[in-house]
Amino acid sequence: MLSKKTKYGLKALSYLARQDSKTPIQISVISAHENISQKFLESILLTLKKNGVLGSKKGKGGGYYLLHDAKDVKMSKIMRILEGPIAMVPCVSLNYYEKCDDCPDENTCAVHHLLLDVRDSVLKIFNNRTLADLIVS
Amino acid sequence: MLSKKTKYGLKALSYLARQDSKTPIQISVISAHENISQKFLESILLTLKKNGVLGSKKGKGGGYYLLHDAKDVKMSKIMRILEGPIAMVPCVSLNYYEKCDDCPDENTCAVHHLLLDVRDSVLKIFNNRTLADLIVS
DNA sequence: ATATTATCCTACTAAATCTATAGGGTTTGT
DNA sequence: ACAAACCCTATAGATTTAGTAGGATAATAT
Repeated sequence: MLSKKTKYGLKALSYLARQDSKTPIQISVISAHENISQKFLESILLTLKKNGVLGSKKGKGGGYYLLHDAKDVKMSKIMRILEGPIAMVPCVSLNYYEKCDDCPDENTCAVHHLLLDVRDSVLKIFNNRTLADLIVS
Repeated sequence: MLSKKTKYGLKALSYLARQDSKTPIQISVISAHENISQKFLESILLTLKKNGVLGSKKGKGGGYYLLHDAKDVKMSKIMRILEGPIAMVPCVSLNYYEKCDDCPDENTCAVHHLLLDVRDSVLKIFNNRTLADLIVS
């Protein structure tokens, strides 16, 4: 299941992507428009900023804005920041690989092969979508 | 992330699928071979039985066995039993549909469309695989 | 019949994760 | 100086996960 954190993050990003200008949008505005707890959203936008997706401006007239063009931001990057690894098990993860402690051999592991295909398939979708695709008229 | 429950369930099923005969295999045997806590595995096999995947026999010489041919059991069924909905959000779930309370309109929801594609893609894989495919030489 | 074997079932607990909330600190614009 | 708005850390409540405990039930062998 998708966490609320990710869901809220995606909604906030799509809201920002819908604004044509790059002027900062305040947290309170986004949270009001998208029905998200302001404080929770605050922490989400902060991690998106720390990961180079958003820029921010403090003080009056401040807020958050997309650092890059929406069409240049792959969904795979966003999903990894918000939701973590795309793979369903660490042993098929590209970016967060880890060996399973209960599995003597990956090559003969029943789970490994199946989930490798799932990861490829999901990653293909996330790599071919950008923030711009989140916008639905 | 895949739960341990699902992972253990898959491993146990693949172990059962590897046995050519339909004679019952005891929990203790499976748990020993696949490195799974016996009590935990017990509850997992029980739910697989309740959902029509496994049969069981009590008393001496008892145990669990596949009710159907491994090649006739779709992974989608197994995954739904063990892991729950395949969709990442209830609003794109075929079997467990639910409307999002924070979303006024699914058609214009940024998250909805993206995750619909993900569900289709994952489901395609799980529908085209069976327990027999879990066996890797 | 009785003892043994092995599944069946319920309830409980510990740990981890998720979903926030609280409460300041820091920077910016007027 | 003051207010607006982001920045940062800590914490708490709820939920889920992972596993344990202990007995009830059913089948088999003797």
